[in-house]
Amino acid sequence: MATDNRTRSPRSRATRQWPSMADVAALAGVSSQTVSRVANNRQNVDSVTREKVLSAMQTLGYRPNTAARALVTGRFGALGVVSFDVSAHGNARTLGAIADAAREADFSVNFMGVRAQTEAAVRHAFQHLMLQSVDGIVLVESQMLDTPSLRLPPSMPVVVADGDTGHEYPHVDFDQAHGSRSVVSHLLGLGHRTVWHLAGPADSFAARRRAESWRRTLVDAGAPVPPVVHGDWSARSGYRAGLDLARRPEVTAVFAANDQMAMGLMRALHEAGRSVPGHVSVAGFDDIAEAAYLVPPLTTVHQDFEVVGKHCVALLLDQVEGRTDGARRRAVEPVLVVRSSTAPPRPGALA
Amino acid sequence: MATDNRTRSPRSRATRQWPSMADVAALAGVSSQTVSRVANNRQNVDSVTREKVLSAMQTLGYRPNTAARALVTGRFGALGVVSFDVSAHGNARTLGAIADAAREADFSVNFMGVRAQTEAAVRHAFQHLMLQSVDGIVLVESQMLDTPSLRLPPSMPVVVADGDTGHEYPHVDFDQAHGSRSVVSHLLGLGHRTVWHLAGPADSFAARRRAESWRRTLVDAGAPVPPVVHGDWSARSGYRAGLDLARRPEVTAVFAANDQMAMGLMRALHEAGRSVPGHVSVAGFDDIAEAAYLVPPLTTVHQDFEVVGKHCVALLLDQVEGRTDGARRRAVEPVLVVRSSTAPPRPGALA
DNA sequence: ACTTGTTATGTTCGCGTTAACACGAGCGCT
DNA sequence: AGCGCTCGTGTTAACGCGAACATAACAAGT
Repeated sequence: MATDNRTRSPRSRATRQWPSMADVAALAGVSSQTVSRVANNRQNVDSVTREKVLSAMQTLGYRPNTAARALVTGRFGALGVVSFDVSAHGNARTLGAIADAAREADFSVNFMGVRAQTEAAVRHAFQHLMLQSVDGIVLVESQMLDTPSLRLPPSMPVVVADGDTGHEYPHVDFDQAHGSRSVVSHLLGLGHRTVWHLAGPADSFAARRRAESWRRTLVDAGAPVPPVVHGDWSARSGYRAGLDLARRPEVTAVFAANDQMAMGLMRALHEAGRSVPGHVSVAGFDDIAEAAYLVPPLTTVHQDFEVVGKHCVALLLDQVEGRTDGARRRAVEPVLVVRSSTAPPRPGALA
Repeated sequence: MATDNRTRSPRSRATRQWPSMADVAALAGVSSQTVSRVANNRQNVDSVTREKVLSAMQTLGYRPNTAARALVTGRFGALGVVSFDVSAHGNARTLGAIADAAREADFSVNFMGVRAQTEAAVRHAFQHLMLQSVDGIVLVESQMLDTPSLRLPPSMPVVVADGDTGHEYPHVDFDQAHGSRSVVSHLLGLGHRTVWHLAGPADSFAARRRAESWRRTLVDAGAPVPPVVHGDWSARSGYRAGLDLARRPEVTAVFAANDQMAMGLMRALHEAGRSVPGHVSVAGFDDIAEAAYLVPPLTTVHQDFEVVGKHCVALLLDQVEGRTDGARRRAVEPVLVVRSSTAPPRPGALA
């Protein structure tokens, strides 16, 4: 199928560099089926025989051939992860957590990055993965695609992390609403009349949810809802937005949808002579490792990615192994971490 | 081998949910061998026959079974990547770049994270990967292991990225020496009497090389070599070190071995009332996305990870495909990016 | 004694694919 | 004509493994 017209491989055939079950069996003086049973830790093998086989495996350095096993069992012991840019903090953490959880379950992880935010690109990644070499796929759908409904090839277990809760697949994510609400409530609780929002890009599910929850929390508290300012997650965009916000004296509290933008924002405020948190309180989201060491240390929302990874793998294996009773949605609660970038508004402030 | 004593899989046998070559062959009215030839884009197939087969594939939704293919060819179309913490900026970038390059070459990437910095942990990761399901492995050896010489299972192609150049495997890395030298020369060129160094952890190869090159550059320039201050890459450690450095009036220029530490350092200097770059010039290494938006924008060293990824895959495939003529070491040159955190020393400074 | 079960082992077969070889048709050459 | 060649295609035999079934030995009931 692929555009593969390379000449033949140099190794004409699979050169027998690995011992097979037959070799182990011969050395141990048993049948290869007994070796298979030992390799798979079946219980119905005499302990003496098992020992013989194990030592034969040792001496030969036997390792089971996953391809042969997969061929006969129809299972691969591998999970696919499809993700956008892994250099983004959240995606990297999610991938790492999934990989850890997968290894825990004795699965390996097949990673595939996607550059374009199109359904076609995602589907292409799926197909590459699906050439039947994974048992299931976690889609870290941090960004919206060009099409509203994601239709992936059927008969492949899928779990969506971070993405659209709208479609049919089981879903794992942080409770963005909860996180946003805790930030906004914190700032209102300090006495700010309202809280501005520096949102992430419109094509990000997380950004949307954070913005929605910000708005709702303000409305519920009877606070005025200022216009949303949009960034693109980068410190650069936060800086740009900050130059604007710094000119408005009525801005006393800003909730940035991630820490990087909060960083850029703080730099812009600093340049404009507006101190943080003296003139303006700033809060972020993510709790990146550096957040505690910014000037000033950033109030933000901490997220436990390990839990997300565990849930992704658990939900995926539920499908792979045919369990249908499992949960279909899991939300992980993030927690507010209050540091020094937020404070009550100055008494004499315009707000 | 693994601790696998789970009960049997629900699917008793590989349920035939995918069409096989035989199905395609039957529909197209050819032998399955001809289907194989078409699937592998061999040239010796009549164009009419090829069309018939292709359309049969289309209608049945045929996809080759990689397990069966791997079983017979002894090749998997997969590369393994063993890496430490992917939430570290450099590791994530490297992984992403390798994945991109691998896909380019029609290989998938099997990712395996390692937590402990022991050879045992790395070897364990290798074995998990090696259960013969990858054709070669890239070890992103960003940190030193407990043993000096890494002895991995033989007959597995390996490329080491970022790590010890001492062992036998082909190696890809940034030219750390060049990067460091450019930073130190830049600072000396501005008129600083010497440059202090906030190094990374002693167990990091990159940190060591950056420190060595810093020292050599100072020596070569006839500048005094101040004691090395050690951090652990984190902003926290940079902050700690900064509290110390801020107390020494003779410190007018500091080269931090990465940007995160530079951030912590700048915060400490700020708190101590030492302005950057007024009192102290600070330079980092890595050029993380936020570097341009710090207060002040950070002078640092930019690295092109895409190139590293390409080289890793190229060197690995050289081995996998039996080419022995390829290079065994590739160094990618990073480039100095001068921003506002570095400036000439104040005229009246002690230095 | 006999069934009936249980446990440890061996035998056969097929998973889907590709390599190696075989074969026949068509070609150009002596 | 006869030879040797290339080209397109089919046939066969693995690759290493585990499921299914077969077998043997021996225990515990009737």
